Amino acid sequence: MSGAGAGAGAGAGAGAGAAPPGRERARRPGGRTARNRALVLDAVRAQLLEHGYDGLSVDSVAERAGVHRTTVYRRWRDVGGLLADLLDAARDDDWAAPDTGSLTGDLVAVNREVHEALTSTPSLTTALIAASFRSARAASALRDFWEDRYRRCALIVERAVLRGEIPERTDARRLLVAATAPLYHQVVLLRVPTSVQFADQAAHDAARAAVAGVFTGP
Amino acid sequence: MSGAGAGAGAGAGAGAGAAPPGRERARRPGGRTARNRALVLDAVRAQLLEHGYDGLSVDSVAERAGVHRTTVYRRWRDVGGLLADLLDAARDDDWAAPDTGSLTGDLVAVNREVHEALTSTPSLTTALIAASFRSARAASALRDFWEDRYRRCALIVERAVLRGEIPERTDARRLLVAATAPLYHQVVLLRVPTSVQFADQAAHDAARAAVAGVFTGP
Amino acid sequence: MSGAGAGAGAGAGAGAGAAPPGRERARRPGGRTARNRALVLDAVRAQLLEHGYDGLSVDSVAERAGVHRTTVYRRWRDVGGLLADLLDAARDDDWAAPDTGSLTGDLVAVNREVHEALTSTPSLTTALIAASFRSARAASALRDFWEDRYRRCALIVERAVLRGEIPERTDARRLLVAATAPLYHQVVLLRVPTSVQFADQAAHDAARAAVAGVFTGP
Amino acid sequence: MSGAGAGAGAGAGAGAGAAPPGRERARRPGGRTARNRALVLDAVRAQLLEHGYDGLSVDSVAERAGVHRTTVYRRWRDVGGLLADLLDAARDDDWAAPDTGSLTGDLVAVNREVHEALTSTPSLTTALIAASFRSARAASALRDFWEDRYRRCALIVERAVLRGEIPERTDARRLLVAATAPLYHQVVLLRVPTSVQFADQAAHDAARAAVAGVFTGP
DNA sequence: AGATAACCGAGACGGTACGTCGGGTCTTGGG
DNA sequence: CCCAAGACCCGACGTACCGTCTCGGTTATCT
Repeated sequence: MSGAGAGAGAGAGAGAGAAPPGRERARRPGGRTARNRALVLDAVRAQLLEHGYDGLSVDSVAERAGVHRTTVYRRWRDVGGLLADLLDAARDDDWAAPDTGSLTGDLVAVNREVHEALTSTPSLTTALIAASFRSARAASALRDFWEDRYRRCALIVERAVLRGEIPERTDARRLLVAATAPLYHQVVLLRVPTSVQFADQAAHDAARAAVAGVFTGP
Repeated sequence: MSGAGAGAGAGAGAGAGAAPPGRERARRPGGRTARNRALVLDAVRAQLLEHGYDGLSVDSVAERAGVHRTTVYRRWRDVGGLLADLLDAARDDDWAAPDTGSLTGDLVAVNREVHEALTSTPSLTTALIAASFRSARAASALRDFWEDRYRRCALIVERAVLRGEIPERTDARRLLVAATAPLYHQVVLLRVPTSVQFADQAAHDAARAAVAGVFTGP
Repeated sequence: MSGAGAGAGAGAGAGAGAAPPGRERARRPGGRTARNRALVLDAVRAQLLEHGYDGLSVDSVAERAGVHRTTVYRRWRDVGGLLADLLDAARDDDWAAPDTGSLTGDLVAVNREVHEALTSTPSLTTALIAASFRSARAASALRDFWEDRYRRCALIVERAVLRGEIPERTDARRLLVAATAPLYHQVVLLRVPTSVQFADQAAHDAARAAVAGVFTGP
Repeated sequence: MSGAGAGAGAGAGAGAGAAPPGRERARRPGGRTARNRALVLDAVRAQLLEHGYDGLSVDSVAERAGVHRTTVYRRWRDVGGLLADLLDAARDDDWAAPDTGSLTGDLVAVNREVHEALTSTPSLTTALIAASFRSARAASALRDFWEDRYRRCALIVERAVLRGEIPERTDARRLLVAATAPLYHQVVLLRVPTSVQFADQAAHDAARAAVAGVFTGP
């Protein structure tokens, strides 16, 4: 739900989630492997931000990471593997759906996050989307990432139900997609310049529809 | 709205007598030049269908069209130019929004067309979407194509207003996007297997929301 | 003189109990270490026969022998070391020069052996020759092997002198080279298809020249 | 007969034999192709001399020639192709067998040439021989080269017959091989340090055998 | 019989070279 | 004015071997 970039950027640095379990003594090898992973994933992020997907070659990543080409090929096989690993790492974060006290507030918050992720230039998220069209592995990892985000966002709907804002049988996924899809559509597919007001409007529309009981039943 | 492929796939030799892509000065529109354009665009379509966007190289198109590489480079410059020309040609068709007598019926009809265009394998439409992430020219042409389709679909909303199904001040574009975006989102971005029921549901949801007056006002 | 392959191919597990290659300190000649040596040398022979010298990589040998890469690197250092060890093992056989009762007969017998070793397909001998151009260690081992063979063949000349067939002061080495060199030349360097008749002819020519006293004096 | 290097080295420089036919105006292209060939073949020669066959990679040649890797691959396919082209060019020279007035003198002259070609360090000839074991194309070209040389040397035998030095039915090829093979054998295969006296001796032996009528008959 | 040094399996790594594909430029020559 | 042909430079691909390194686990021989 939130742009992939948000989460993906979180784990940057020395490979917080990729560190070896246990001892810190990254003498030479032993730690080298883990350090290389961090170096490479950082390089992928940086390269993606600076030059977009088309500037993302195994060679450029390897050079940027200060690691040998063949090492990258050995462990990640190709660009898709790099992206998949990046997305997998991004999934291991602690992102949580916003909790503003109202359905509309939560949806607006989510959509603003998405808007930010999609329209910031350069946008890691759009680069990853572009990548997903070229690599099956990246596509799969991106799908998993989004599924994870939608699952976490289900909380928003549950809370709204508990508060009595919307009918009990509201389909969470359908509502969330109704709120976010127009934004993605506008920015990613139609490529129309899109203001944050558009994001807010889509959130409001979805909330009102939910209140009207649109997302219940078949 | 309808998949780009529908229109684009229509006529094989569609562009035979059509105007050349960008330049106004139609110096030599007849004879070999025009024939080559048709041959090349046909080859682009065929190559896209058979091998997807990644199998679309200037070389492969040229060979398939029986034309020399340099000829393609000279007139279309790159793959993006080929796709842009293809989409421009596709926009010159006579597609019209469905007219079933009810808002829901119309939206369902549109969404089924989209569903078909997106899930047929191979899908020209998804290939074009993929292409739009690699080529600014293709992206621009695809955007123009879609804007054209949404404009034609505005009729659906106008008729529904005239019939008194939905409030007078309903925002046509917002409604149409609400109906179609979830479908694109699901298929193109989330890559979740999607049945035609999902398409129908999205159409129904949007129609109900419109009836509830969601798409009026700010 | 005889093709290197003859001796080298003799015993499968030829080196099982033999001394380790270079080092004097036979620290642990028994058990796994010795078994590994036999496995590896067998793999070298087999690989050489099946794929020639160019198919002989440390990796392929290790895999074929069921031994780890690093084990091979540790003990033999590189491909040249493997070949040198193989040739050293081959020199420890009981090959003896033929004894047919006449100089011509002996030379013909030798040349037929050489011919067989060089023209059998696949030919271990030619593979070893090829190898000798790439590895100094292999070249040295091959030279030692051949010197050993020529030394053993000197008997042929001594016997011919005793029988009074050729002058007393005949230079054994010169005669033997005169008999065999054309065969090697033809097959190995000129790469001309060569029949066994050619081998016989070279033997006869050398014998006649010896009888004529060509290989005496300076 | 003469070492391959002798001839091959002759054409060095600006590609004397490889120049385009006709006009000298190697402006840019047109002449570029021919100039590239000369540059590349020169680089092959130089690289072979400096680093031997094992230092001869397509990459190193391309870099040395100041030409792009892919250009070399396109025109010569691999290292074997480079060597074959080099040898083909070498065959187009005007080398002629020596004519000293006596069979022994001619053979000695030839053998000294061979000796020089084989023992000069670095030796282009031995590098080419080594190469011929790795590349079928190089082997074939080298064979053709040598066949050409033996054919030219047949004159030596014919003249000796005319002078009445040797029997009329002497087999030229057999005699020439008998004279030169021991030298190649000693230097190339046995790798024994070899003086020019050895070359002279082999020539004398062959001449004496020829006089004795060894190379007539079956 | 146990200690210990030699050996081995495992696997990542940096590195050279391979041969191929595609992109995009350029020039010649012919219609 | 257009086009066919084809060489070229260039970046990138993914693979094969090479030789090195460190780790942890066996195993043969010595004490």
